[in-house]
Amino acid sequence: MPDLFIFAVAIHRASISDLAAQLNLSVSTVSRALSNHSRISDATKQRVWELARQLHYQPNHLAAALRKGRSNTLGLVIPHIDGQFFALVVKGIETVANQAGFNIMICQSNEKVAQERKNIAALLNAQVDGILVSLSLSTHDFQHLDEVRRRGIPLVFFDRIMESAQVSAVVLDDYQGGYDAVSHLLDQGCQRIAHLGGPQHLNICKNRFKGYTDALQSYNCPIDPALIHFSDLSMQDGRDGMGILLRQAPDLDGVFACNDLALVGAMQMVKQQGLRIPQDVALAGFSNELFDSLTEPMLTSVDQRCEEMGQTAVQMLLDMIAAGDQTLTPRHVVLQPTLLVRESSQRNPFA
Amino acid sequence: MPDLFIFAVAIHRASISDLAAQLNLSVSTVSRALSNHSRISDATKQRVWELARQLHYQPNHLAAALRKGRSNTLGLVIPHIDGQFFALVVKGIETVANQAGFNIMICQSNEKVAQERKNIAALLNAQVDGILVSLSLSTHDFQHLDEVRRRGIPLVFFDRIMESAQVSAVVLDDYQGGYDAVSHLLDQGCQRIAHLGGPQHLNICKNRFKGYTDALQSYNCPIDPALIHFSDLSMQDGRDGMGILLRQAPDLDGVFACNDLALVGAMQMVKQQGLRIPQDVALAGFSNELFDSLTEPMLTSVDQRCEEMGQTAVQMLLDMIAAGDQTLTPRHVVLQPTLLVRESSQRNPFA
DNA sequence: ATGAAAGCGCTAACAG
DNA sequence: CTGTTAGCGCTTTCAT
Repeated sequence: MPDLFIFAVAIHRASISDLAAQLNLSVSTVSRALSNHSRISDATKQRVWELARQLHYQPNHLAAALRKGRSNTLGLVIPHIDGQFFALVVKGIETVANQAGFNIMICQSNEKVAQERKNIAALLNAQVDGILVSLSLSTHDFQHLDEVRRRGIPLVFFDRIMESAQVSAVVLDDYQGGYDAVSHLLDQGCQRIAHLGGPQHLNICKNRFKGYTDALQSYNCPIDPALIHFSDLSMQDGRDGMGILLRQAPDLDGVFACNDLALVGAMQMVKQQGLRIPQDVALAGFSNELFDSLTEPMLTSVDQRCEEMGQTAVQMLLDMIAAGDQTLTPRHVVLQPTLLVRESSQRNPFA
Repeated sequence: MPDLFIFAVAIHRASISDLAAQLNLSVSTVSRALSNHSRISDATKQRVWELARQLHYQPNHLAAALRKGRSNTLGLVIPHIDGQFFALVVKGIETVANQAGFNIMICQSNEKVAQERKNIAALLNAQVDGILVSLSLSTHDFQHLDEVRRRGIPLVFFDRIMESAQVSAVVLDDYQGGYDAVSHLLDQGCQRIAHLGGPQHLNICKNRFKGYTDALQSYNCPIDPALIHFSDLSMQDGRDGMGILLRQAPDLDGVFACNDLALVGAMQMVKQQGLRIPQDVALAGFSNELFDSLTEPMLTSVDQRCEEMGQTAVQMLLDMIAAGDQTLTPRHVVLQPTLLVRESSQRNPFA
């Protein structure tokens, strides 16, 4: 039954031992030839490569992974993938990782610790060689992350980090970003600058807030609790928060928001109240989202060097993996932000 | 040297045979107990589970995958992850896949066939159990995808598909979406509706365009080449295209764009020319991007049921995987779009 | 320069 | 209900 035979041949996935059999070589020789081992004769290598090509040989990664105890896969846990920031970070990560021959497994926590825990478990289960994490809004305890380290799996945080000095991380200088944004507002003549802040257990929100207060202080501006409102920073939160702030402090003339989603909500509320931007209220945010240039007025925002952050973080992780057991001392990389001034805060075009 | 011993114990990853040894059972019994096999006594199961817990036993997925010839991982290839559409599709896919115990490996082609080919190769290499693909803009030939099917790996397309009837796919009814959008513009009194179209080898662009022409015809409107402009649909393309259209046909009074990025570019150009939206030119697009509600005016757009598309696509893939060899006839699912009317096209608020 | 053999950790016949 | 055995496909000593 020749038809069936052909079918069988077509469907069969060639393995190293198949090659070995057909070439009258041992599996070890073929294996070495395929990995271009130095002590295999060029002649043999050619024969092996040729047949491998002919048979469409594809290495079984799973088997190699099992044998070597390495999957060549990295895990990535992010709060969510929509929005410019994480999308770009992911791009940076993928680029570097793929170049190094690693695949990426991406998980979204949707800002929930519970989901984050499941994500971590799934990644450990999938035997990833290392994990990159940006924490969810609701992550207060870190047992699931300690577990990762307990197992000796290299771990790198980025952006939203666990602040113990014990882990490697790459972050933006959020403090500086906040400081720059608020200084800029002050330079534009703002006297009563409000802040739409995020959860203060998150390093990024805490530091941006500190940048805000410090900038005010260095300009000898008082810090007024009536000008400060904390929330989870959704667009709706921004709108509501702005409403509250305007009621508490009708004389406010500037807003620094911890992210652009909240800022755009605030913008809507400001416009709804019939106030002019930036003349009556100047606006600055954080993240440089795509929509910042699409609103009217266009929104001033702090750029976060997303792709660079991703690239730096994987590189760190790859270094840790390469270093193996010898636990390197945790490194922290801090990237410098850039303030992008747009219409929402530019009072004097010639300033 | 007790210290060293303790260290060794702490670091060792317990395996099934470790459990077996400590319990005086065979590996197979332990294996069966762990997977809650029906023919293992409850007493034994309890003993096994208890010890597994104590030793923090974690199954080695890689080994199981090798043995079973299944990695429980799915591959996903998308053009890019920024923007609302793919982000939401990914969310839908992850939800369903995780529930079914599958992990996802996400790759971005960045709209380049070359990268898409690499992505596919990487996924095959990683031994995924099935692949989901949305084609890149520049994909004209499909060898890399044929290769997937040649290897018997289940394959499902979504949104941007290969139009041979031989593959399973889930798409939006783009034709209907285009038809609805243009009908709506006509209902608003537009007589000279322009189209910013995308590459016509892509099913989505072709079908949206066809929706445009058919809607015009059914309203007895002539189809004027001067009102039609094709590009790759970036924001800049939209702006430029709009400039050209306005020069070719100064009397145009409506625009249907194949995506919202191009539409927002067009909007900027229209405003720059001092024309009013929607009174002079009414605008409608496709994708329901986040920024549609942030522009002024807010943009009318066709919603694509992103999450549903993702969920449907994985479900299909999981079915194919479950079905095994017996190649099911390829299925096509077509989701119905919804037109979201906003300010950019609403001429009479009471209409 | 090549081969033999062991084994990564797990599952699944095939016995009892 | 439990045990024995045989691999999945690959890498890697240790020989020669």
